[in-house]
Amino acid sequence: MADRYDPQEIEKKWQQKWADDDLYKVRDDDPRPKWYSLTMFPYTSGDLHIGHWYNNIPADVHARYMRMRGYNVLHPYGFDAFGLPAENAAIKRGIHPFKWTMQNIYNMRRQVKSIGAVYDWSREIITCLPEYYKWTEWFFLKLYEAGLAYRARAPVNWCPDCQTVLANEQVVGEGVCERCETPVIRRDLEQWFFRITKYADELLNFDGIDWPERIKSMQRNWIGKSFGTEISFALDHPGVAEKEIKVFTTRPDTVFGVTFMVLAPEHPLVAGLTSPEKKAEVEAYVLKSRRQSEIERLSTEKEKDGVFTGAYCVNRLNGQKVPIWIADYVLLSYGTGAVMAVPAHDERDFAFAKKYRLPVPVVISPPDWDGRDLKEAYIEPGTMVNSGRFDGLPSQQGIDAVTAYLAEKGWGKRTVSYKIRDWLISRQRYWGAPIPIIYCKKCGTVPVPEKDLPVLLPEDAEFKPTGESPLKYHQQFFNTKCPKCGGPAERETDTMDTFVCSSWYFLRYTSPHYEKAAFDSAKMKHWLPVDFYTGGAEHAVMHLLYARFFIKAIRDIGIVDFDEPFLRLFNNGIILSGHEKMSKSKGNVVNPDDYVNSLGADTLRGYFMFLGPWDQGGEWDDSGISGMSRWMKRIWTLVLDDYKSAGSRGDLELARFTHRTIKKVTEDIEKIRFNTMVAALMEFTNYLGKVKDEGSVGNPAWDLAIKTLLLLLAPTAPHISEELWHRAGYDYSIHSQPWPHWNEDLVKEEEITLVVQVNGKVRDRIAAPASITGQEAVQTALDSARVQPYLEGKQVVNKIYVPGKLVNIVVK
RNA sequence: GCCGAGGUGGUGGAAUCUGGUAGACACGCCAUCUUGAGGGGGUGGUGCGCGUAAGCGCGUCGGGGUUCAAAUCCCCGCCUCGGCACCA
Repeated sequence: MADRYDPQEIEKKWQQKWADDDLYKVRDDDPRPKWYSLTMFPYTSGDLHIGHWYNNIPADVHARYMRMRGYNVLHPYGFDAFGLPAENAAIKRGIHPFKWTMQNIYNMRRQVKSIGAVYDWSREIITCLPEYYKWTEWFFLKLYEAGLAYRARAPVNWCPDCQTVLANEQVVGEGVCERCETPVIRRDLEQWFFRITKYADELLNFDGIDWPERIKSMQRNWIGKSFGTEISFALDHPGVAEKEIKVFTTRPDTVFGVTFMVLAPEHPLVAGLTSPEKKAEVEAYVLKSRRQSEIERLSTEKEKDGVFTGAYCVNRLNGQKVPIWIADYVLLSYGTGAVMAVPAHDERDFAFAKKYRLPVPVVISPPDWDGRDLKEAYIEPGTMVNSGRFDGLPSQQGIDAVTAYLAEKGWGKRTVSYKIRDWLISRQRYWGAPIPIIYCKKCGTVPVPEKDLPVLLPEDAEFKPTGESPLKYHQQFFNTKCPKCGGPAERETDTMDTFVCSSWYFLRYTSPHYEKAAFDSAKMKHWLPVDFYTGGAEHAVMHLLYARFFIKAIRDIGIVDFDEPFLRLFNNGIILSGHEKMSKSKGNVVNPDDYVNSLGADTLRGYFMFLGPWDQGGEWDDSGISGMSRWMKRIWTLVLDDYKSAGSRGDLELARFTHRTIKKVTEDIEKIRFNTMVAALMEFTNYLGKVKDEGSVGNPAWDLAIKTLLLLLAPTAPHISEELWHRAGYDYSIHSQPWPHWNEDLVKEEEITLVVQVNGKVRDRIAAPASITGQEAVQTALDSARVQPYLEGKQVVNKIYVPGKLVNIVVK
């Protein structure tokens, strides 16, 4: 009798030994081919929960598999430590964010180590330490020098609860803050932006990278490229210098149907255009729309309203005077912030026109139009009417024809519009990397010289949010000298969005302690780009888009020489608890420690692998975990317990099963189908149990089968496989062994189950040699006693034979 | 409204890419054996209906279609989940 399987003991033992031996230390000069496998680093807002494990474990299994396949695998771990949530949590508890964050890291690191992953802890990075954020600041300077970071006054998303601005990507759902779910409001502020819009087109190109369709489609959607026409309406108004108003439209074929113009309330021309008698009304409306939350403003339920400015412009195509209105359904941030309203052919314009009794002339005729007024907007293609020289043209052709005519006259041109906005990176908060900029009365905006980096985040600042950056009130930080003229100057007091920190962390892992630069260039070139990147899909239009932009930007600056950071992306699903995402604030987190302490890390690892397809996620349910625990015990006794008397199971059959399992497991890991990989290993275990009961153990085929089982199990359950490997007398470590190969000859079946159908219904299953010919198979089928009754009195009209599988007899 | 992913036993899921034995593997449940004490173990059964059984019929969201053969391919519809959404 072997001793009992005691996961706590063996897991602790081997983790200690692996650490002592530096077994997972990654060498840059290893001659084997490199494989950079990265899992998204966790955010340090609290303890790890099983959602993190669900992210990390299958990635670790894959990395372990690649090691055994002979690759030099870099699979590092670190912590995303700056940012709002950590700061908010710290404030709530009355502790300093640095202390809070480092406490969390201390505990998270302990938890992560308990999973027995291959992380090389000597490469750990923490983004809130000066040795890291020095280089975040450095990248900011590089982007600034290249004109890719700029400061501008703009209407921005303001979270009243977090008391800071947010990037567009961080406003989610119905206009609420991504972190605290407070409705955001609009404010006009002077802020720092990264020019991501410059890369809009390149970011739409996913050639050469293997990403899930879902993520690509979300990014395309977010970038929102649409082709259209810019049309200039003539303006002659004493209040403004401009002689035109430009609009963007995808329907230039409807331009003869324009009956009014709508500007966004924040449009710069509004003040100048408003006539004295409309002034009060317009100003009230502008104020109202500014005060509204995004939810109210963007609600499609809300009835469209607006006010007339009293001014007019001219539609150059027909010379008509067009009244200029303002309405909050027009967005300043899209197109030109001005819309030519064609009520007959746009639902929103139609509703607006009805409300304010504006004319609705039809210029695109529906196929069977009777000439009467429309009951609703007609937005489908049709025939152009009341459109001068374009009458009779199909509207699809009209789009090009009108655009060409406008271009010829100089009144417009073909153009492209994007939904994506530049990335707003300023945060009026304490817990972030300082923006390395100094404002001097004499010299203006002056970047901090590289030699003065890092601009240290002062530890003794009063960090509670006030709506302005807390650093403004820290005199030693705020007051400084101008690097150019030496005169008195002030520091930029906003900090950077934490997504800036995570836009380059995968570069730092290649040389995490390098002091002369953000990374050692030779090492970066060796490892990058990342071969396999895994993590949750919640980052589709944030981190994953920002990181792609960042790489393209620093490529153009000459810092890196590749185009895409992540060659293959796999998005794992999300583990839910109570049908919601796990989060500390919702109080529904499930802690993995209890499972590790009671059942062991290997069991929990195996359970995550077995749950279902990794990209699916789902509700957390531990009711099946006992099955995984039983399997571990079965393997334990299978390998260690004595066996019974001699039996008769053939070596060849054993070898065949072994090789078929190698093939199945290998292919499943390659295709990231971990649940069926585990199932195959379970089947193999069940089979070996039967073989053992019959007694044919102790021979070379049995030894090979057990050895293979342990090797195939090693990535999933690294501790038990190491222990059993050791006890079976093989050399340490199982994790340094090559992955087993299969012999294709042994994988082939010798015997098949011939399925016999009559008219497509299964009537018999007959064991047959794999070498059976079509003729023999059909004859076997016809001879079957089970099949005969279905043929009686019928005429056989067709016989289908699928080699190695089935015969279908078609009768009439 | 638009984009994406899905819908299979009591449950998680397999088979879908490549049309060919639906329900692998596991949980749960039922029966049975084992003095068996801390998350027991063995054996058998378990889609639904009829039947002691052999077996027969019905079954992969609904409706059509293609095919000798459809969970799988095509069309229409319904539902669920995720994302985007007054984008002119």
